[in-house]
Amino acid sequence: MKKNKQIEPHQEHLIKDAKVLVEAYPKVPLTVDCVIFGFEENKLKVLVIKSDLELYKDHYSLLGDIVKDNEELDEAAYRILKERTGMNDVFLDQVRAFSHPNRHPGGRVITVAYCSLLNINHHQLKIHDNDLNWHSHESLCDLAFDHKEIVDECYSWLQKRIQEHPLGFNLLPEKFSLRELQNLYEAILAVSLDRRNFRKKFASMDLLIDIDEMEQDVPHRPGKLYKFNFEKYQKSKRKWIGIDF
Amino acid sequence: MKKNKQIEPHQEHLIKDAKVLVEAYPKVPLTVDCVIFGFEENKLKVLVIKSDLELYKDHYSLLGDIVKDNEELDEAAYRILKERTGMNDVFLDQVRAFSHPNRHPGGRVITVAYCSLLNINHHQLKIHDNDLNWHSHESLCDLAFDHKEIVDECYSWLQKRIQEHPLGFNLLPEKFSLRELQNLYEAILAVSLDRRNFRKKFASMDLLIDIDEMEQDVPHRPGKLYKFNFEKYQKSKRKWIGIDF
DNA sequence: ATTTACTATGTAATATTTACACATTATGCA
DNA sequence: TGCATAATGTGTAAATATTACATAGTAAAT
Repeated sequence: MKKNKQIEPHQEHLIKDAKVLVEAYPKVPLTVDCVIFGFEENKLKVLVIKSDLELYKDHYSLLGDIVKDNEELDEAAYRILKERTGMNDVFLDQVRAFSHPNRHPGGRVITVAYCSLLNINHHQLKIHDNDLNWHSHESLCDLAFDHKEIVDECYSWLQKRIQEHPLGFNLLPEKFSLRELQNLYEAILAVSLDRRNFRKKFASMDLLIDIDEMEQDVPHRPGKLYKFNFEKYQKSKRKWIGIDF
Repeated sequence: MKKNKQIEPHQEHLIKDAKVLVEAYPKVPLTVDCVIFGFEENKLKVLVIKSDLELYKDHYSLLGDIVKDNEELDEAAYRILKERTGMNDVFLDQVRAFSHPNRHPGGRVITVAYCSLLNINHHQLKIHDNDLNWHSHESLCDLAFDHKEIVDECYSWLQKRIQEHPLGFNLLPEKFSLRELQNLYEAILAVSLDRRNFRKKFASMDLLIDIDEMEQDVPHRPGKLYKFNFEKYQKSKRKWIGIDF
């Protein structure tokens, strides 16, 4: 046998057929679970649904579904949102995968958690099957599977994220007052903030558009309404370099 | 037929057997890929290996492996590190899952990316099969699969993380000089920093222990050596509340 | 007309960040 | 041994950001 090309050592056992290789891989069921946050009556809420499993019959669970063949994880998460809330153009971000071998009573199922933020009033839950509804984040407990852990993780993620990115506006109406904005931050961060300093901070960022309208139907002096200037934000996204821990 | 308990609507189609349910789920092959960063000669490095696939025969790829039955994702990532570097007690964190349907030429494979930081000099690569070696992060290109995208994502993740958490010390020897520390930050953040301000910052954090030793074998005036005070850091972990974007 | 529950606004004190320069000390080499 | 090199080590002033805090005004409800 003649070779006219020298073969390097590692090339001796090259795998010719990637398909055969992959077919031999062990496989696992994969799901996506969505932690869908909303904001209503100055409370952070989470969309949950009664579990289908008898084992968890009195427990709520997150909205989740199996990932389909050839479906991207993001796609699966958007599909779930669309199916359940009818909303399409919604904030969504992957948080992380959960893989404890006993997290599902039916055997091994790995799930990827997504966090979504949506304005409760911009949509109506059409289907209330299985008691689909908003529950106050504070009072959530006894969730099915490891869903409490997933919610906790997504909540921490949200607390951090909202300080560094303008996510919060996804939870508010397009037009909002500074009080509503502050209430949102206070609810999510679980702190109380000084009103003057809060306003000063947003004023100095210069990312709110004063639309020259006032709140309606509030039982007190109405405040000005603002929109968030997404366009300006996109352009300005500052890269901060600093060290702090 | 008599019922003595009222059944709520959603309970009519409760699933009795979770196992049967899960068995009916579609399954996918799942892998873990590790982006292992090191720091040497003032360069950020990544541990890569020649691909086994003929299709990618001249390309490098990340260290990855299939996730075993009943293995947690973290476990799988630690296993890979242990097998390849012999190191056990290493920094490791999940970054995110990658799920593009065509990311693997052998068919659908979902991978979860992990980022690991280790001190190149604290271990020796025992096995150099398939040209396993450190490559400068800057010069990485033509990686197999979607591994370039994974590295990019992990690099961004690292840049952000290192500013908020004391990860960087995992890349340095236990005893290090302030210059080494600054070089590390400059390499990872790809900026140059003012030396006095850098030192002042770390001095004000008060998390470095002056061990009263000097650098050895440097071709210039030696600097003091420090250790990072992990214990104090654990206790102090400050929760900063602020809004900035 | 009064009470209620908010809006709206400014300043002084403090802490943090930035920009910037010079004297010192080991080493390597002529 | 002395000079060049390449670092270490240190301080201050200016600018910026953060914090703490109080009063007057307005719409709605009674």
